Amino acid sequence: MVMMQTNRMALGEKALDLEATLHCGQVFHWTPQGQGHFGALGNEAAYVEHDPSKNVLIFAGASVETVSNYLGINDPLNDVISTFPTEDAHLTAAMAYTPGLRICRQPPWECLATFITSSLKQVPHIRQMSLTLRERFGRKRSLGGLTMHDYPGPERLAEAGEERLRDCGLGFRAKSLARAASRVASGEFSLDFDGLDDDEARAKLCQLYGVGEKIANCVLLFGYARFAAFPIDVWVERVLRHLYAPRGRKRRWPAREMQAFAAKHFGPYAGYAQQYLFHYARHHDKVLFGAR
DNA sequence: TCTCAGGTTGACC
DNA sequence: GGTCAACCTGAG
Repeated sequence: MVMMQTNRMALGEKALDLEATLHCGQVFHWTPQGQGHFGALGNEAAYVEHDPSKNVLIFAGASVETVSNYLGINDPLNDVISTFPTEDAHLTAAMAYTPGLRICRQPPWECLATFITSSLKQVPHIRQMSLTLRERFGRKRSLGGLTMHDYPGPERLAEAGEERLRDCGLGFRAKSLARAASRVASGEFSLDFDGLDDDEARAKLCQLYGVGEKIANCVLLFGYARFAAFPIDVWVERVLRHLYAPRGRKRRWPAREMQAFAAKHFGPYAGYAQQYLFHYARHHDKVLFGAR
């Protein structure tokens, strides 16, 4: 057992599914460790564990504010649910499946960079690339005898250059990451979106090479807590097409219309609905979509 | 060996 | 203003 000084936070009535929250594809660097998970919160190594019997969060390496902010502990899930369409049996089922799934607040650069590398990759690959980038270019951090590297900032990755990023297994994504890192590091591209509404912020992100609608929405949702953002990846597209498509649109439903439908149907917390549906679909693909 | 994956881009109609 | 192949890499 790893020795470290831990703190505790009583969650009261707040639901939390830590396992799902850290491993459902929002964030990619956490590793199961003992009863909990070891990773990093921003620049510091951290450990988090949930005791469901007492509904207590046990953590080390970060302040209570940092941990609860990162895990979205204070997101008002009951209010979120109350904004959802009441007659939506699919969403109701998805929420019942993982009621404590929450949306993380990742540091914006870490979130942007990670999702730039996510293009056409599966979760284990994204995780592998993230860990390699951390190990090669991040700073080593220790906690209770465990070590973790923080996510390299844009300056560090810009300095590394495309070829060395390619060596981390990024493939064609290296060019996108290198370019984004240079633009952010030079200050030419600001990650401060204060004063921009969601559409403006999304349009700005899409100016980056290698960032399209899907990645921009992931960054808005997981890095900026813009809860109306609704990333449509192949899983969510499958969900929408199979379970929500209007008559005659099952086979052909333009992305633009699909996106508009999601915003209207799921409302201001569409991003939360997306996470529940995404997670549910990945664990019930045979039932929902049949053998493929 | 071969296909395909949690996307984006640029070329072509 | 829409369709379609190409792009790196690793896993099944």
